[in-house]
Amino acid sequence: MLSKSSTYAIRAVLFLSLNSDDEKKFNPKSIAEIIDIPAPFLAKTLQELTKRNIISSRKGRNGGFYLTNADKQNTMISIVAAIDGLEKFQGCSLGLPVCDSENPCPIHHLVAPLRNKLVEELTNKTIANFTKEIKDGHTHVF
Amino acid sequence: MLSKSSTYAIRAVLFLSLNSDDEKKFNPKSIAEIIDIPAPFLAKTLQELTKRNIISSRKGRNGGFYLTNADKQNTMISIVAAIDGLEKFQGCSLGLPVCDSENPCPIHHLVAPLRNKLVEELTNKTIANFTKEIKDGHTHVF
DNA sequence: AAGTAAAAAGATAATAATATCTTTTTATAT
DNA sequence: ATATAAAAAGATATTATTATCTTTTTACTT
Repeated sequence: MLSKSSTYAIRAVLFLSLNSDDEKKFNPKSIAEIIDIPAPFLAKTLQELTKRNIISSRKGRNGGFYLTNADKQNTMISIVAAIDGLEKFQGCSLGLPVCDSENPCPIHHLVAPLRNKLVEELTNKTIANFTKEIKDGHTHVF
Repeated sequence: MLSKSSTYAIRAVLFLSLNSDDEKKFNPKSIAEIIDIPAPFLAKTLQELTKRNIISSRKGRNGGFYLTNADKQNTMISIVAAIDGLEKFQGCSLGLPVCDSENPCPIHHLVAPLRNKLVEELTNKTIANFTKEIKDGHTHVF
């Protein structure tokens, strides 16, 4: 469903959303240790998110990755779109050239609603929304 | 969601279900040409399905792959299980060590019901069920 | 019985995803 | 100004997936 890279990205972003601000930044190595994912791989991922203006970074001494309040207004789907792209959520699930609700493949009516619901939810919810859920104790990332 | 191998397998099995019986068999090359997927890869896939008794084959002259009526009673999930395994439908979608409805990750309540529904439907429907849908003109595989 | 068509099995190759390491650039504290 | 800590960028390595090719075994047809 989601690639490993995307799940790493989501976990790291939510960690930063919970723990960082422009006064308190984190380098990829320490984030990787805390949330237990490969450090150099995470660095790549965070660089990509920075380039796409989903998270913030500051170079040099006392630098690191962090999230501003503005960053937290980005949608969850923007993270997945930056890392995996959204192509995997489009097109026929069986790989057929023609497949839509008029002319469905055998699993179209099964997969399309599920896939659409997932994309819709991730499109409607921001990083801030997810962060609040964690702070309220309804979900967790550890 | 499903690997390419699994989608190839499903398409090939449904083709055989529609067109073959123990009087009329198909070799992988001709199946591959008809449904437009790589032939040697398909051969591997069909061999695996044969080994797992999901489809039938006969070696030697006039041999080939085919589906018996008994074969058609196999579930759709058995095809996916044979090729991909079912691991990808289990465990936390974010890769967290602990994640269930009591202690959910941020996307657990979003992904788990969708995933369960997909597995459930593929578990409850047989190759014959899917084949009927195609014959009745409700779905297609080309 | 011999030849042959086809699955089965095994070996190899290409591509994409995941992971790691090294060098360069940048910003800031001193 | 200089040293330094950190992101950014680039190069390399590993693993899994997808794809192809070759050899062996099987069983039917003649």
